Amino acid sequence: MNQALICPRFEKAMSIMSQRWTGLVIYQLLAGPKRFCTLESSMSISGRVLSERLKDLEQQGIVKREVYPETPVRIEYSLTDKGMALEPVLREIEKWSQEWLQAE
Amino acid sequence: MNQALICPRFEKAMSIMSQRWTGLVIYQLLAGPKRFCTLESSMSISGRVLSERLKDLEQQGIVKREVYPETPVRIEYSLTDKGMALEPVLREIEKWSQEWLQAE
DNA sequence: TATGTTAGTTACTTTATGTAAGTAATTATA
DNA sequence: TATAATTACTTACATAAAGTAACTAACATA
Repeated sequence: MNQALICPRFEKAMSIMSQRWTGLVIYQLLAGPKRFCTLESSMSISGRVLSERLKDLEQQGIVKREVYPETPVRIEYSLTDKGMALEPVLREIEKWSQEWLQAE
Repeated sequence: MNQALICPRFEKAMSIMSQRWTGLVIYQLLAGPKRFCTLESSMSISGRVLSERLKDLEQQGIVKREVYPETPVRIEYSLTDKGMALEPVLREIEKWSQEWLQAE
């Protein structure tokens, strides 16, 4: 019954990018490392889901988590090379949004 | 508390593209018009959600719905110019998936 | 009359996300 | 010394989104 089979790697990529918030988190990290509370307050994501997303992205090798034992502790999230490689995707979404969506 | 404000148009685009299945539906339509049952069987989306997505995408001017009163009725979904303009986004996701994801 | 096809819809269940409060470690303040 | 503050979470519970399976409408064919 399945005619046009979709490449499983592409399907995987789509399942990552089509999770709520994932794209915006990566987009924020393109600008440089960010801490949990900075990410949390720069978009309307809940702490519960942000924590979940960061763990997922870390496990997929897209995000790196680094602990600086200062006081209070500082934990920084940044993109790995694999994560950085998503920049063109985000830039194309940005372009499309500028060309095809109205400002409200 | 909000430091790096995100452009509302970009946020809108992300909210469209980060809905489950939306990207894959658009990807399938890049290859040409498709009927409901073809879309349904080419990925594991449920009919309930496919119907919902197609309505949303039509309302956003990304997808066009055309009825051919044959027997049985044929209804074709295709991309508008706005939808076609998402091709570079999908192509970049495709590229990234080929370079960074393992085939299972 | 019964069966098949396409394009859905409906009712119900499961999963994902949002909300708000709580925790642990440490420092600052009254 | 007790209280409050900060960061980075986690937990319990409520609501929203998605999956499942059965059903409908319109028409055609066996």
